[in-house]
Amino acid sequence: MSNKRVQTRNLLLETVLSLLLAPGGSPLRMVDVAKAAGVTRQTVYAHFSNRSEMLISAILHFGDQLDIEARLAPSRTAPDGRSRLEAYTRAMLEFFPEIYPLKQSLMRMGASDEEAKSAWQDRIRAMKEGCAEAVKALKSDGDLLDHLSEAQATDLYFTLLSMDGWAHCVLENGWSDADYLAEMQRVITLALVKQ
Amino acid sequence: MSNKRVQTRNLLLETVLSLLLAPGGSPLRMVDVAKAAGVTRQTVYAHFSNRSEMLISAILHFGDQLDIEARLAPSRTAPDGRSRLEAYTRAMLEFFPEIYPLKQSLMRMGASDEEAKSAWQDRIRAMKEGCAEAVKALKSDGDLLDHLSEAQATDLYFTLLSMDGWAHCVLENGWSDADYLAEMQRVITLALVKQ
DNA sequence: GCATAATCTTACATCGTGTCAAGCTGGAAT
DNA sequence: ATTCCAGCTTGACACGATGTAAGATTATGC
Repeated sequence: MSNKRVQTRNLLLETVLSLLLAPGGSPLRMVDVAKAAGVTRQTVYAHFSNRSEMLISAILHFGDQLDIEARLAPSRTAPDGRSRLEAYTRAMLEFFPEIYPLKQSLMRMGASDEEAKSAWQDRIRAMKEGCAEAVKALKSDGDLLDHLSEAQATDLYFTLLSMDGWAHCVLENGWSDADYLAEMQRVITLALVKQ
Repeated sequence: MSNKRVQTRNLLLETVLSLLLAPGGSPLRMVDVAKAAGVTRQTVYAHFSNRSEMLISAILHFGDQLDIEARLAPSRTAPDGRSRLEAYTRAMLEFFPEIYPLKQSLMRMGASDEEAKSAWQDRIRAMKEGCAEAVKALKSDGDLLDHLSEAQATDLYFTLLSMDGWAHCVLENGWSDADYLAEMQRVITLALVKQ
């Protein structure tokens, strides 16, 4: 693994992400990536066997950059279920602005990039794990509503924490982040926690 | 507009929909549509100038089949805001199973079909109108929570009525339709209505 | 400094969209 | 019944994007 190869690979990944995140979603042809990186199309193929692999690598690279563990720490170290739920909700809503553009770009892509989308789904599923943990903490405090199983509560929480819902309110309808956070905290609490 | 032309057009539209709704999302190439309809690729182009137009026409055709007005009647004729909200929620959740497969297919499509997606968005926006009307009824009854403006309440209601949320719970995690409806009625009421 | 890894150049195969131009055919109008 | 023609078919082509291949060139790492 020579130094140069790693450098070029990173350059390509960064280029893909910058194109993906650029406003006015580009078609992201291989030649676009190559040109933007100042490299030949064939060089791109020397690093990624095809478009899908390139996209997947870029998504993974993006995930590595986000310092997820650190930002979830407040949630993990919360003293009780209620505050854990709150902290996790806050952490998720803070993630949304950063990852939503990438999601949008991915969703724009063709069916050919099905694998890339499923790489994205993996990231989302990880997010649901966090929901499950918060719900579990709530339950063990005895604060989870009685009529909800842990699994149901997790599904419900995950549903309420929808990134599309956030985009709808904040990006399309001018809510402030603070307003949205406040409403979500309110609704999620009402939906899950014994009053 | 001879009879035959109309027939063929309808045949093509139905074929597009059946392919779109078929499990295991097909790529939906023009040649696929043609073959499935027992017709030449060129004939397809004789009816739709390109792929996008074909998809848009199919979406519109699909919308016409759903008898929307009739199914929204219970909501429109509800005696008060609370029951109107409930009826609208129920009506929407009954729509979801029918329209979700189409949504999925559309979302799978490439960026080239951006126009088709926006035709879909129009249909969704119509759904939000209904949310706004239900919220308005609630407000004029004085039953809308004080801290929510009508616009905010509408955004929030629309967010909670997320089709993806429904798909996540019902399709992916085995909730019954009844369970999901009950939870949504509960959460939406808590989120919007004075207790 | 040299070997070779990495990149470049050029060329080609393939597939899907969209266009074009004749040729064929069945049903409607007179 | 003949004619006419809208609508369909056949076949061919241009274009753009992906992916493959091979030889020439550069520059990195030892």
